[in-house]
Amino acid sequence: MTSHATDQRARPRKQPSQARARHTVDAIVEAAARILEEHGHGGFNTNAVAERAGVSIGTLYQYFPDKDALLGALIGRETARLLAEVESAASASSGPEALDAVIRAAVDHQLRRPRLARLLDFEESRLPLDAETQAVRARFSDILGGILAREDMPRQEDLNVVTADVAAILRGMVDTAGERGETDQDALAKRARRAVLGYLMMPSAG
Amino acid sequence: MTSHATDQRARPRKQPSQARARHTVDAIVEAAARILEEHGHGGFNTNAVAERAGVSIGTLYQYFPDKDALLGALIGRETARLLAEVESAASASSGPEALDAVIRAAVDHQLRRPRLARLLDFEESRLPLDAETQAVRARFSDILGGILAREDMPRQEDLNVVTADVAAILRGMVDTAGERGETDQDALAKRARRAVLGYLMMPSAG
DNA sequence: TTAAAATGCGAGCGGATGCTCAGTTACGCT
DNA sequence: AGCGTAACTGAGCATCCGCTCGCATTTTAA
Repeated sequence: MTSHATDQRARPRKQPSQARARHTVDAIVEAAARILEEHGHGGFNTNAVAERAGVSIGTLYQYFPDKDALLGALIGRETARLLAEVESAASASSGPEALDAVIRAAVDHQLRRPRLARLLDFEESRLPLDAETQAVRARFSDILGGILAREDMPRQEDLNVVTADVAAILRGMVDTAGERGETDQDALAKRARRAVLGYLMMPSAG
Repeated sequence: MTSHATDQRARPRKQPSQARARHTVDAIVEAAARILEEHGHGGFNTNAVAERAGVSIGTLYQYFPDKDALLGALIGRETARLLAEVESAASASSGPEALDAVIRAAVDHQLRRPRLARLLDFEESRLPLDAETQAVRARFSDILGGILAREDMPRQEDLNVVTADVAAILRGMVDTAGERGETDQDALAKRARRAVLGYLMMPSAG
């Protein structure tokens, strides 16, 4: 719809040296996060982000070819954080412990910055997400699927479907909790565990 | 953000006769639905809606004081439809049958227009939703809570929390399914039933 | 028939916002 | 001091979009 949607390539005119850049880039991305969670999708504009980050819009556009790239970077940052929590969760020795750790990681991640998590979740479904974020998503499924496939977990018929369902259940619960302003992580984790284990142990024949 | 957010009252200059208006209003609301689901939140603007509805923007603004009111009307229409399905579901004679009917209603509603349902769900959390829609939401909780409280259903400790959790589980599953482009209603309903019943039958002591 | 009221119209105003680019600053090197 | 360049700046351009308002057309009433 934007008339320049057919641009061949978004190309920053100059790219500052990697090392020098990191601090500025981090400041911009964090400013984007704060603007988004404080003012929502509607108040999220590049001028506001640059001002909040303490840089000029010109500088912002040196590091990000366009607004969506900035959003993509923010999504990437948050997704990577969640993945890190989940990765370490998966190293638990027993299946139930590992699953429990994953649940706590998801709850922790969502309740730390509920609004941000929810808004990014939505943006993620709108954006053509970059290869890296896509890979992280796939990795998340792999880890969860791996846990569900362990010997000490209830055997499942269609592991892919079950994995997706467990992820959906978890997402629904933590999302709603964040929306409702819940803050008790333990209580939420307990209920999420009840939901997930209940699903896993329920015979799938109607 | 709009500088006139403090207007005392959004007041259309004239209000056409109710009977005559209905057709036009319906056309506008349906056009809004189609624009939203085809072009997403970003492509949703009043000019486009008016054009799609075959009326002028002037006419659109005769029936809706502002853009959010139009969105609100669309949300109201969809919420009312879902409520109607759920109301009739609740009349089933046994608890399990009623719950099953509610699940099928939710699945049916979401898979009929998945993108629209998801986008509206999001908008609903952003908008200060009008009294009527709020009442409908409350009614939905009441119905679901009523079903869960029946004698032939597993007894629950904290009914309010359980009701909210069941709603969250359902929402998470149908939302994700819609996003993934699933179309098999029976399969999805079966999995949703497994998740909900699993949760309900799982002892809540961790 | 005719006037008044109701309804519909759409050019265009005003403000917001993504993004550009010509210029300035900071700084190392000679 | 003088020079080159990497980094940063921010006024402002182009566009989009919510919404208004004066006029045109249709309906209603007399």
